[in-house]
Amino acid sequence: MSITLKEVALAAGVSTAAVSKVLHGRAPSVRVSEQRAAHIREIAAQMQYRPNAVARNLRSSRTHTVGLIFENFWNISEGPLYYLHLLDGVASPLFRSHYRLTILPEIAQDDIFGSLCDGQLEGVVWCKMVADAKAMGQCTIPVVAMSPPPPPDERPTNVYYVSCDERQGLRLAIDHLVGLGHEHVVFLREWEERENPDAIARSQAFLGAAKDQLASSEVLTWGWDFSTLAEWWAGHPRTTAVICWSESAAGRLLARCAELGISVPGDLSVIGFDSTQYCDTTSPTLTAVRQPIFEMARSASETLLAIIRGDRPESFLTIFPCGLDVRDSTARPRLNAEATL
Amino acid sequence: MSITLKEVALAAGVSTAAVSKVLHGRAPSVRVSEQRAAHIREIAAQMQYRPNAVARNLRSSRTHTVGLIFENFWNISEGPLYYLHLLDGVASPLFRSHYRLTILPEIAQDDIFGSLCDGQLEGVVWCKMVADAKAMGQCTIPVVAMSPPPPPDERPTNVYYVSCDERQGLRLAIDHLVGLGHEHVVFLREWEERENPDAIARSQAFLGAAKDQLASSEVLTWGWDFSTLAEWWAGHPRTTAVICWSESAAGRLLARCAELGISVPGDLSVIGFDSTQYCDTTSPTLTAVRQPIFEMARSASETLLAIIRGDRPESFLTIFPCGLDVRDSTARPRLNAEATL
DNA sequence: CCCGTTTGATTAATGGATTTATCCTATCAC
DNA sequence: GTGATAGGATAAATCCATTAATCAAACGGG
Repeated sequence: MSITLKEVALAAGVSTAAVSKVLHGRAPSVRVSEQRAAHIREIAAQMQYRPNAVARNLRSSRTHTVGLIFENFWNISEGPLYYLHLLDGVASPLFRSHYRLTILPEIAQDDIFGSLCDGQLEGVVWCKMVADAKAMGQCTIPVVAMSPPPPPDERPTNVYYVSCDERQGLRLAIDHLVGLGHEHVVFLREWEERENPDAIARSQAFLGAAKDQLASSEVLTWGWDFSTLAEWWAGHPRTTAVICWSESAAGRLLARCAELGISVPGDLSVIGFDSTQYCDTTSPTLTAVRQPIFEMARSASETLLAIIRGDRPESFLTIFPCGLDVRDSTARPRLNAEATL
Repeated sequence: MSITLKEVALAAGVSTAAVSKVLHGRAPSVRVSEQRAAHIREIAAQMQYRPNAVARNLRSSRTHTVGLIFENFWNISEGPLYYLHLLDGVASPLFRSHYRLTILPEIAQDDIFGSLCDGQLEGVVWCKMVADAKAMGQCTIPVVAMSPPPPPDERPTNVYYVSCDERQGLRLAIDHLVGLGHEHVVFLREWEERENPDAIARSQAFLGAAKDQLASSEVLTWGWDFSTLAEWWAGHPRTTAVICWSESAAGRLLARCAELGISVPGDLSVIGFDSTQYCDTTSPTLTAVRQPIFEMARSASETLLAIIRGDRPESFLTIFPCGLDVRDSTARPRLNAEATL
């Protein structure tokens, strides 16, 4: 079908070794005169020779390809920009280093090994929220997981972790609210049946961070359509702020509040999680905890490349700090306290 | 490093042919007794043998991998969900057929051939907006382009096209506005310097569709920050509706209108392009032309798989109709006419 | 008892590029 | 003239799995 090295060599009247050397080779013991080299190059160009990468990969045991596993479009609509920044962050360093990126299907674990250990990938960035430590540990290629590390005794030695400090991020959010005068804050988790582990982890981080600072803190689940929001709102006059587990949830909450006549930030301050351009487009614009997802993804990707190159990273764990982007959805609470006094 | 077939054969005391046959083979001329087969399977499992896919790919000239080229995160923030649906749509059929998806960097054309014709890919879904017909034509593997086809005389014979009828979609939008009583409508293109071809194509489709229906139609460019919106608005009292080239642009326009005290849809009706969940989260929710992007991407992917299987599609072109999702950002215009009478 | 068939298993070629080991020739120094 | 060295080029092994071709033994039928 396509032109092979052998055919080029035949056409040029030289050995395959000569052609290989001229076109790419670093083979020291093969020498070709400049005359011949030029001739070979010409013939190769004429024949439109394209080296077969699969054969080269086999010979060199390198594929210049890394894989990406992520929770397969699972909650895309919860944070579209988040996923795209993730993808962009992972891809950028790879492309710069002439590596390829293969998206892996989210599949049964048995198959995962088929995919990961078949020699087609030099490494994996593993973004499954439920990062199964055992599974990753059995991988024969380097793994960088974008998730919090498991407890030390369960941590595989061949896996590196990149994550951000969500608790610290939530602390920023709470400090911000406390600074404004809020005392009763709820965290909106929103998932129950599908048991989104990300949302659950965040709600726990919230409780941890809120304990010492707030008069009351609570984790709620209102469901996707906020059907119980009106009722809840009527029954909880002291609550003045909501922190949502995602930016999209916060966006939908804003829309629902507008419908119900709940003024944001007048009646209620709202904070989201994951601060992307989306937060600038809501009305009011959305105060949100910022995960530096692009940088995290880039770091994961660069760490992986380093490991592939043979450099051992100093630490198995890279933690990024979160930030808080204050926009228009948070303000001093209306002084309910005064009103009731 | 890793276990090879040969080592398994050695350990089991049989030939490599036997092992290969037992573990995967359809090789008819190789026969193995059930006893031996069981023994081989056991040894292989013990040794944790994982066949080398690269070697297999070389032998079979198949990689079960297709590539995806897209305008590399170029205007991600213009339509994040759009890109994710695209990715999801392309990936789903592939994964179902046990194919892999490789994201290709957007690179100089010379390199593109290095990437596309090196035997690592069985086909490509090509989503570059500027789908260079010549470049695609030179590919040695099948190509499905997600873009409108070029004029017949420039169309390569090995390329298939999947697109949607944007003009028809814009006609739906215009019909909707006309039905509500609008007569003066502008199209917001928003790009100038970076010359987004998608936006330009849409603006032309708009002009084509608007010609016969509207008292006046115009294409405008307000720039990313809408800095000139207030001024423009003051000077054009007759304009009652804006169609935006993207849903994100429409979202930002809504936010800006809210700031300026322009009531939507009271003072101004707004329509976006690409109707995703995002349109449900804006305030007011956003009427938008719907490109069935997921279905388009799935169709492209399935077409590619069919070609790879050897089935020739009936037509080189698949066109999807657009829809219109009417939400809350469009309404009858305030009767300026009456006011001025 | 011989031949054809079925079962069981192996050898070796194949895919395409890379690279070591090897060989040959010309040149130069002594 | 001889030995050493550098330059120029090739044969052949290697990467690993797949599979056609081949061979050996056993069995049944005529």
